[in-house]
Amino acid sequence: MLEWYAANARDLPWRRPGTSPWGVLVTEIMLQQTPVVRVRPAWEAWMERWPTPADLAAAAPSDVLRAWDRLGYPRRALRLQECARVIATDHGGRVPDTEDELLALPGVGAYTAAAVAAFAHGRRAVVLDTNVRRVLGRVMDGRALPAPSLGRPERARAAGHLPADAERSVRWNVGVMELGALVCTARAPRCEACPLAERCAWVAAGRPADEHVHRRRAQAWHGTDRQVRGRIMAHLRALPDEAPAGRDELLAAGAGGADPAALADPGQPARALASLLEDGLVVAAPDGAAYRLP
DNA sequence: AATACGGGGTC
DNA sequence: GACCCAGTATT
Repeated sequence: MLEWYAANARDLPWRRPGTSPWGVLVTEIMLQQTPVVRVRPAWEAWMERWPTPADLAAAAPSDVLRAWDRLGYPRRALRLQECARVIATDHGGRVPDTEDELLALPGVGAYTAAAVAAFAHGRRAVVLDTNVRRVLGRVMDGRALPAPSLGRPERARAAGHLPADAERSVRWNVGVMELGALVCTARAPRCEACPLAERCAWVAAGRPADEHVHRRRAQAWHGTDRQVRGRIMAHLRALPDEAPAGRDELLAAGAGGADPAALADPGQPARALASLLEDGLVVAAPDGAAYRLP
């Protein structure tokens, strides 16, 4: 597997030798549920504009949200800026190198803490993302896809496979992830190109279908609050800070340009706007008549 | 353990 | 149109 990675790793910008720990943290936050191909250009522009935590901490949140653009889940952008503030003020501008300290940062969970410890600082950490879980689940358990939730036993098992040597463990982590991203994919795995195929329990079992499939439900999108929130945010990103949006204008944008009253759920745009205000992604003028990015 | 949370590419 | 993507926080 390590040989396979050495020969097949993608040339991703954040893997360049000179990438700072901060650059690694930025890319890991961006990569939470957003595919590599969309993160790549966004990360390069981001790092050019805000190379250090202090730079991002000093930025206007509205500009941060505009730069985040359509990467999705814009709460991540606000949390990333909070990370920048905490790192700049509490950690002397240095990205922490222990998982416990990283976990304390906003928007940093188990995966990101391990990934930053490993890929930014060369530490030995159990990096368990969707790719690693799928690869191990197939090779070791013969299951097509990992269980919906990650439990303690699965984490312990993954820890048992991690090489003891720190440098080797980093290559192991990124290698398994890369294998899952390029070969052992969820949809159409290329087992003929897999260095682990000969010892893969899933291949040996004839690549059986996912047993959880009956319980997995597709993530709805059309007509959801998330879609409406997305439309409202897109509308506000396009406006300069000096020209806030009126309430009716914003609710219409949330309804996709239509009259909210014509929606199957007429109250949906107003609810979505309220939730954006709660999240701090939108701020209202004192009279509640105008809205803009924070 | 379940849900909310974006958005776009792909089969 | 369903499915998937280097997850996290909350309930």
